Amino acid sequence: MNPISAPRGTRDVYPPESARWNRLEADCRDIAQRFGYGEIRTPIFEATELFRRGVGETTDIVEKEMYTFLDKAGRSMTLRPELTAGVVRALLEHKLLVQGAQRLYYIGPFFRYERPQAGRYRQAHQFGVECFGAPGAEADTEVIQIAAMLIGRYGIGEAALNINSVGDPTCRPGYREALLAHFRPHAAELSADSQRRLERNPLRILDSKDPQDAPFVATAPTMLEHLCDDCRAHFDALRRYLDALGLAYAVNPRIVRGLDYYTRTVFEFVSSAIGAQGTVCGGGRYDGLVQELGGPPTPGVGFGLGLERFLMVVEKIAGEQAPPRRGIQAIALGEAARERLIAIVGALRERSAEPAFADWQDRKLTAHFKTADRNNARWAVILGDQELALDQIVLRDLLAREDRQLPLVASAAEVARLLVEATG
RNA sequence: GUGAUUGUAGCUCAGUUGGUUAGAGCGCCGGCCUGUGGAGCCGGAGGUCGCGGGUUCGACCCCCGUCAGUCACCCCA
Repeated sequence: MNPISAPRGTRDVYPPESARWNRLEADCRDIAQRFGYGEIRTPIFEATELFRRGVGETTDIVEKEMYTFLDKAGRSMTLRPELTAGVVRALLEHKLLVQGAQRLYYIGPFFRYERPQAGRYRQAHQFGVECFGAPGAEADTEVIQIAAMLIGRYGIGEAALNINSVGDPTCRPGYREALLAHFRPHAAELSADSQRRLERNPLRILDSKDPQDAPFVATAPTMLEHLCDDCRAHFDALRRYLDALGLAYAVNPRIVRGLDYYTRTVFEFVSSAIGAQGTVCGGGRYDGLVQELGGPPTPGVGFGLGLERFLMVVEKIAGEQAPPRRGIQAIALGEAARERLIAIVGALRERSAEPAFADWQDRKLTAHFKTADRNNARWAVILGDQELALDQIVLRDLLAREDRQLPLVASAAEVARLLVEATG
């Protein structure tokens, strides 16, 4: 009988790695809150129709990567392949947009049926923010700063910001024609993938990695050359604001987004440290999305940041620093001492936020100290027959390697108080 | 979805042209140390060699299938 393993493309997170997740999530919340963003939590599955309309019928995500199933009433449901569509749905359902601009963030899992490799999973997690109702480039700048601040806090500045504009319904059709005019004469010389992309989504040819396409991509017209006046002004404003904030960026006319809903600004933070799946954070503006999903015309801008990838970059670049020693290891020697110590440790855990470790097995003192070291404990309390006889309890400073005696009074709560005081 | 590559102890890996009892380091448990820890020395536990089939007198090794990881494409967080 083989043990059951986790489904392909999923992973378990457990100590000590889970502590890194906790820390990262806390930092995401802290930074989002500094910008006045509130958390939104939406369902992990939604009506399939929501994603077909929100993400785009012809995207790879909708065409071949969704976990779709029929519920018991025969309704088609889908595990969310991204979080923005659900957020917009919730906004409309609860009429939140009539209250003016909405600034929201989320942290949670999403699902895509893809072939796994490093940095690409079937269940992954992302931190994202969405700003609705703010049409100006200040909002684009604001969400970019949120991502930049998180990246800065972890010292992984090599994840570089790339920006571009994909235009809007006024200017993109003209650009599309210009691209087609450029590539069509060379259709036969393009890679097989790009020939397929030519009619379906010529923009995609721009980020082809096939060397066969390179000469044609290099000479292709860029969206930036075809921007209408409004899009041009928006992009120029974005650049000025980023400069004003001192945020470094590169204009990369070849970044395109995989989701149909993007307009004007698109951006990515890309790291070269973790292989081909190097996009740690991707986002942009989606002024048409809310309307597409049946709401009032409402501008929006946001990003999604992959937590798995972020942590991979942190590990690769910033490395692991030893966490400081924390908490108390409780060591009981003998049954009588164990009974007293259990009460004291219980009271300690009521009173102090620092961890109290205990291994109640009968083992040698030496073994208990090894356990304390493994727990990375800062202190040890020792109670045995000797201490019981003297009404004392030993508190050992594991860094200084020094013992001191504290009075073992009758009240466990009082002993706990003395311990908190002595270790504070 | 396409191509390639890897899978041996909890972890990282050796394992000869197919040969009898599959090894090391780290980690874990114990001893040296009758009550004072991170080092050292000694000892111990721990494996259906990913799984299933086949070839062979004999398979960790060769063949087929399958599952999973990894790399690239594709795509993207």
